[in-house]
Amino acid sequence: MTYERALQALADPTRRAIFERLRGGPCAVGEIAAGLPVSRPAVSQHLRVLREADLVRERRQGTRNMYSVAPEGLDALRVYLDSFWGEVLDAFKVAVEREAKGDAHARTD
Amino acid sequence: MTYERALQALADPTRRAIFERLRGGPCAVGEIAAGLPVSRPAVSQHLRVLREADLVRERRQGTRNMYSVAPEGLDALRVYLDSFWGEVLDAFKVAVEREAKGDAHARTD
DNA sequence: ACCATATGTAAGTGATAGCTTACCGTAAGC
DNA sequence: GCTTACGGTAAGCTATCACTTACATATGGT
Repeated sequence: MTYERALQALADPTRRAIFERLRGGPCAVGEIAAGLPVSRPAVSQHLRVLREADLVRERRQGTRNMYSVAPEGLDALRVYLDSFWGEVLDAFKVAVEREAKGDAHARTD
Repeated sequence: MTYERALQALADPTRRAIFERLRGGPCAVGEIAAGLPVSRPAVSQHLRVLREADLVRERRQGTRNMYSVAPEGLDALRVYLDSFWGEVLDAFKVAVEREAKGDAHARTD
């Protein structure tokens, strides 16, 4: 599953900055690096991680490499989180009800 | 905002394992550690990170500390991803249209 | 052909993150 | 009160990660 790589990729602040920069539309590597406090090779390495997580795509255009956000990675993350949502709310509701009933220390399976 | 901490927290495999273990309902620290290949103190440290990211809650119950998933952190993540979704799809559509017009050295996929 | 532009890759380095063991505080049972 | 169970904290170690500079590759223009 790719959501693992996506989570790890978006954990880094610099990669998030790159990702959010791409939010507005495609951008070349040099342009991205120009707006960040790190070197251009660092951006290249980060873009590689983002690409392996299906969060961005590259597209050569002459000598330049245009990067843009790939919806796949984002969707994988969303699916993962949504899969939690149901069970979590359910368990949460059960816990609240159990608390309300006062038999707080059950759950010894 | 807490989505940054949440992303960093869920980036670690062990923390994800803990989080997914809590999916089924509240659990004590020792029980969590028993099902994992790491020591109990390690689990405590991970739980702290998860708690600071608003992803879990603790609730003392005698000598035991029961942890459960907190919906807040998950929701923060969802909001963050959703904020991307609109702009990303928009930018993606624009890019596709630009390609369709034969603008660039197009590649239609 | 030659040079400039734009980018990926390699090698090395310092900081951080996750793990361990040892220790300390606290709540329950005798 | 003493002992046992449970869990958080401290200190230290190792591996990984993000960054740097130097080098390699490829496309375009002249």
